[in-house]
Amino acid sequence: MASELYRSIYAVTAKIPYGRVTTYGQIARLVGNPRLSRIVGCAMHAAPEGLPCHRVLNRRGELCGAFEPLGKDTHRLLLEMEGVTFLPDGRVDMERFLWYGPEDK
DNA sequence: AGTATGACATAGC
DNA sequence: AGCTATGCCATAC
Repeated sequence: MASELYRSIYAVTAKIPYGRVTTYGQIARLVGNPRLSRIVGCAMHAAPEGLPCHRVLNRRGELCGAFEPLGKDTHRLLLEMEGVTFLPDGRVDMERFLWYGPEDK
């Protein structure tokens, strides 16, 4: 960490409103490089506690499946607790809860 | 210090 | 419409 890019990523991630989700690509875009999606993932891997990384999903609307010890069940529960509804596919309703950026706030 | 791989996404075929 | 190939930056070996 200690990188400015990381700071930006964490900043954006921390700005995700309650009950809203976003994608790696979206964060990457907000940071300035739509192709940094992988870096965002790396940043999440090293994400400090307090960072709502559970609100960060992949393009499918699913958590990358790498949500450690908690597991996807806890993940789903966490989002549902915030008011995010899940589709029968097990994916988040992106059309309704996808965060389009600070301006959407 | 260089190579390989990655919590992804987009474009091309 | 689904799969392959490429891009980006950082971390790990």
